[in-house]
Amino acid sequence: MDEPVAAEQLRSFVERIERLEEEKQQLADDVKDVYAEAKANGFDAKVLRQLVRLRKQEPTERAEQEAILDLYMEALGMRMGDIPAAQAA
Amino acid sequence: MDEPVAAEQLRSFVERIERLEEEKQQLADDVKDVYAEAKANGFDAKVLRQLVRLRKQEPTERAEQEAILDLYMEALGMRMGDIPAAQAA
Amino acid sequence: MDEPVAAEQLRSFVERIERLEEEKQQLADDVKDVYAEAKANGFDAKVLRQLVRLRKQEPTERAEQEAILDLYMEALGMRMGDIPAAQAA
Amino acid sequence: MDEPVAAEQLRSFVERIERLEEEKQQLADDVKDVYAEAKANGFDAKVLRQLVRLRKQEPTERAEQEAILDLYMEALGMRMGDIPAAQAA
DNA sequence: TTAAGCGATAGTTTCC
DNA sequence: GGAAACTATCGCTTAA
Repeated sequence: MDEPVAAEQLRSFVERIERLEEEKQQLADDVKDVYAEAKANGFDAKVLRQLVRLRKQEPTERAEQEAILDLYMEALGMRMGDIPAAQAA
Repeated sequence: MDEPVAAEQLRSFVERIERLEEEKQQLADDVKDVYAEAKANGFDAKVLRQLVRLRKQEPTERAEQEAILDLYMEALGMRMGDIPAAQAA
Repeated sequence: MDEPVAAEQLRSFVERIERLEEEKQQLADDVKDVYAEAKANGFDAKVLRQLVRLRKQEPTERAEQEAILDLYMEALGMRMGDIPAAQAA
Repeated sequence: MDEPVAAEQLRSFVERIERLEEEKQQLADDVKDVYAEAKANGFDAKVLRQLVRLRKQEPTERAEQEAILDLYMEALGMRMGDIPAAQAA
């Protein structure tokens, strides 16, 4: 009979999750506030969002897309050889 | 010298995928339209989605999850009448 | 001549947003960790999510949707015992 | 007493949705098959997905990002004036 | 074969 | 009321 322990564990997990999500929601609200404040200062919130998105994409996806671009060129036969990349060896 | 063939293959694969995804998108739009139409006829779209989801789920699987959920709720002492269908009466 | 100020403002807004979103992401990761830990302790993560969702939902709202769902299911003749909790017995 | 009509409507909506989602699933499976076939022909499925994604982004998002880039430059004061964009004037 | 990470999709909520 | 953005859930892919 170890269900009581499990119940305590469960309660703990649930409460931790709820606490974290509460904080997360708080942060989300804060973000919203900043956008509102920016808007009140004459900035276009939508464009701001796009800007933030773009800056976020840069480190990660940019390099990735760069790599793809090369593949892309290969794909269209605009580069030397070995497209199938894994053929027999 | 078989790269040209590979490039052709690649192009073919890409086009097939794009065609299929286009059709898929079309269908997704159609689904959206049906929900909109249902809503216009007085149905609750949200519940409708739930209904479709339920019908999709294996009765077995569903019952199983329901059972686990009950266990968890009991463990947390949440059995007061929050689940309408379980109210004795 | 107030563009420099505006640019400074913009930079400030962007940085505040990015900082907040960073923290938000951190919290999201934490939540994920808790679910993983719960799973490692034998809990069903999917049901756990459902539980958290339920607790978050207003009992009123939930009961309401349940009621509508029942109506729809009746309308479709789906009342055979798929909903475990409603089985008279 | 108009519930019978509603029930018929409901059934119709549900069936239409289910039918459409079935077809959608079929298409999704087809896409999967194409990727599998491509992979069997020596192509890297992951890269292929990226390629498709990229091609999809191009018409839509590319133009969008182009526009943002201009904004970006303005934001950093690398352009002439009027950053706040909506200043009465 | 199963777990974990990732990508895609779907659903909710927000703003217009 | 409709459109857009964000979040969360889900399923696939891959690696152990």
